[in-house]
Amino acid sequence: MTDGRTAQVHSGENLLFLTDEQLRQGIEAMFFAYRGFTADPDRILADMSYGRAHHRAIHFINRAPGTTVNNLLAILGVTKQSLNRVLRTLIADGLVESRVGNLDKRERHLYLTEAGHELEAQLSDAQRARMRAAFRDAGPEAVAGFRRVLEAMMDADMRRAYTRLRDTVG
Amino acid sequence: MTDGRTAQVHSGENLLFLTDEQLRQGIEAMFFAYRGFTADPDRILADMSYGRAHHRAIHFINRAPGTTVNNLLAILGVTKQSLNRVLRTLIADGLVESRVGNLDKRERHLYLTEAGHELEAQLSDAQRARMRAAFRDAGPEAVAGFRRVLEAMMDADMRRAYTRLRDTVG
DNA sequence: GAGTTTACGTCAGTCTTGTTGACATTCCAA
DNA sequence: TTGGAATGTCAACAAGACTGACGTAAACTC
Repeated sequence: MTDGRTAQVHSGENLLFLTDEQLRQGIEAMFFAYRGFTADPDRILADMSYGRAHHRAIHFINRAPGTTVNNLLAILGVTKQSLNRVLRTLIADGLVESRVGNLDKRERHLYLTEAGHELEAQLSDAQRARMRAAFRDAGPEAVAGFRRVLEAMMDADMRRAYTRLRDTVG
Repeated sequence: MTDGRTAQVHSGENLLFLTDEQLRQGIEAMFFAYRGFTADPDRILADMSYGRAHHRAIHFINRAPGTTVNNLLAILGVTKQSLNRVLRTLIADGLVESRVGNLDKRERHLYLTEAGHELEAQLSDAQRARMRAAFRDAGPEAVAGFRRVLEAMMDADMRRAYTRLRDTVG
């Protein structure tokens, strides 16, 4: 199971990129890159009394305006109690609006307010700037590969959520 | 700043992969993939009373045996107090050994015990299995691109830590 | 129409993991 | 040799995740 040479057994194809050493490098790259990925928004959020959880909520409400609480729960993969704490502060601070559903009055549909959009843009710009720099440095071929590997690394549920989101026309 | 068309201004090269939409997809892929990346070890750790922090410590102690606390701090990017709590439990549970330095008695050098190595292997196997599947699905070209983008996404400090680690001969 | 299910909110309590602040020990250099 | 810097430990606290229990309102089902 931990044998670094299994990959080389398959003769014919070159599977050297599947050695344990290559995998470990991939794992560590993922760890360090994720820190870079969140670093810039984290800095902005630290000044207000918000955290990464607020960022995630804001991102996906902006992404899918009018989403219900349940929907957001599924995307974020947290409990409603956890999300609720975050939403409560965002609503209290006037960044998010919660409207009772027309068809189903049990549902709450979530929207960003003007102020919410401003913060979203600020966080988004910071995160995109780094992603853009990384994409540009690496080039289009690399970006395509990056996406392919990430998608293969998701759980089935996540991939479904992600695909649904990706194909949503704003 | 938020103009999705900036990329298209540069005529000649095809920079369509740098549109805001592409960047957003990259950001979301990163978010979902990181969940998948940590999901399997997290499940194992949940059974014991350990968390992701313990996993990270164990990983890097295994990676660089004899590392000092300060060294580990720099790699993990947390405060020494935070790391210390984790280390204390790992040492108490007999997974990690802390030896006073020979040259500098202020330093503590960290090593995995037999039991520590066992847990490390268990966590590693789980995480590598998913990474291996993702790598195999995506293919070697994609993996190279994946690595290139991740490295471009790190901070300079992280890249230094990562490169140093990567080039370390166990 | 009564009973069940669904969607949402909330209170209370716990756990992990991050933070600061205070402190002991050891090393080193002026 | 003494004062500052470096290394690591202890204590207290905060954010954000979790579970469990409960309440309300609306929708669904028989």
